Amino acid sequence: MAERPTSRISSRKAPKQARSTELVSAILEAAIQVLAQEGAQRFTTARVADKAGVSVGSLYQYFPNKAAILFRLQSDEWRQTHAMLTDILGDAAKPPLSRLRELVHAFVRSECEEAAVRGALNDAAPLYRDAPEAKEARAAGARLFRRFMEEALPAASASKRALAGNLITTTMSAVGKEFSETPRTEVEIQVYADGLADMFCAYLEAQGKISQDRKPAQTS
Amino acid sequence: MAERPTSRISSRKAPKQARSTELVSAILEAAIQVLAQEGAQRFTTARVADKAGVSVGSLYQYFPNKAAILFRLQSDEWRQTHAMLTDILGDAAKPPLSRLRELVHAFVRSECEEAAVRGALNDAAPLYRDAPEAKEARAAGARLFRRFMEEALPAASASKRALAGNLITTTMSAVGKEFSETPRTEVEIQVYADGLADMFCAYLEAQGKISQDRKPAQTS
DNA sequence: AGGAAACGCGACGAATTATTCGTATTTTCT
DNA sequence: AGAAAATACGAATAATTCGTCGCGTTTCCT
Repeated sequence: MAERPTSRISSRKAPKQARSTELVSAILEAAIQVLAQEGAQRFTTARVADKAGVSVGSLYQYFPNKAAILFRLQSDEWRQTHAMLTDILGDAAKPPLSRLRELVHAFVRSECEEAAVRGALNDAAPLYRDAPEAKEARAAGARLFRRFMEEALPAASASKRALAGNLITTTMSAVGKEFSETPRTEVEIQVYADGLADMFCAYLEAQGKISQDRKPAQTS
Repeated sequence: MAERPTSRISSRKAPKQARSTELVSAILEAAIQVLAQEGAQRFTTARVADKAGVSVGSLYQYFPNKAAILFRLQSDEWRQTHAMLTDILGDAAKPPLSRLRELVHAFVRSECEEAAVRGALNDAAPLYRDAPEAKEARAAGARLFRRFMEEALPAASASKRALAGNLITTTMSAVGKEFSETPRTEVEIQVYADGLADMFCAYLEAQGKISQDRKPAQTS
């Protein structure tokens, strides 16, 4: 894509006193608000510092640049999501397809929460997406799902599993993004997540002749 | 989302002499190059005008603002894609699922061509996405697909069809975007498109108990 | 207490940007 | 040819932007 080679996004220095810790929190919270209220386009260090009640200089003491703030927000969300998905997929008591359905619901719901922030973060993605830290985060998600696929399609060849897993993760994340781009009601989320899960399950069943009992979709 | 209320993106005035028509072409071609080579971030009216061998003033004579150039590019691609999909879906000789498979292949391939431009255009999407013209284009795509769904799931209820259609179009466009974000080889495209089509077909078959004969997927 | 380290400030520099406007050139039409 | 319309130009403008620096204040530690 030939975007700016956004090389590195590490923290400039860590806060050591209570004062500065709060300052960083204030910045992050303000960043979320600016992102949600003003959009990615108007996301500015000055605006963030202002809304945080902090000076720009202080901001730059803990974040090396604007992208670092955005990446931090995205990173925090990734951590949350990753933990959630680990929980759901790791519950060995339930059959794989049940877990998948649960996962889809959790994921879609999570994507729709605070849709404004997510959307704006997405728009700003070019600023941090090429950072090495971002790649690692994505890889972690892929690893997590690969283990699940071994359970869900034990009979399939490795390449087939890889394709299926790739397809599902990509679809889920991409569709989640697009779906959450417009505000959704509670039922819309339910219906849509169920449809998505139906699609994944149908695909996996067709691919692997798996005959797990899956929770019937509440279509309506 | 709260992006700038990018209200209107119409042409400032139409070229009437051969001279200006060529000028506009030069600008559009230059815009594509800048987008591909420099990315959305560095997409600048000055850079475009420069690469086109034209002055900025001339550029602003035919495009009201920067977003208009981007929208024009996107719009042209949408027209192309729409025509292509109309062709494929309209071929009443083939069974619906065959057409769907063909459509998925064509779409994925199309998204992967000139991936650099597509990706950059995507990054720039916030600048034109809220224009009323953009909404209309998306609606046209939805209408096109709704007719197909009536053929593919004749037995299903209208709401179920709507969900399924929505799911498939959203998935296809979203996944296409994400998939084309990294360069792909010919076989990767084939395999991936087949997988995607498999998923859609499995879903539709499960949803509607359709028993069309579908071309078996060439899964390696 | 008192020195050192951490912290906080905000004006400022340098750079980039989108867009306009007055003027010069070319085409068209009579 | 010559007026009028269309076209082309590019320097100038006004607005934003990121990120730094020097200096004053607070906290920590002995």
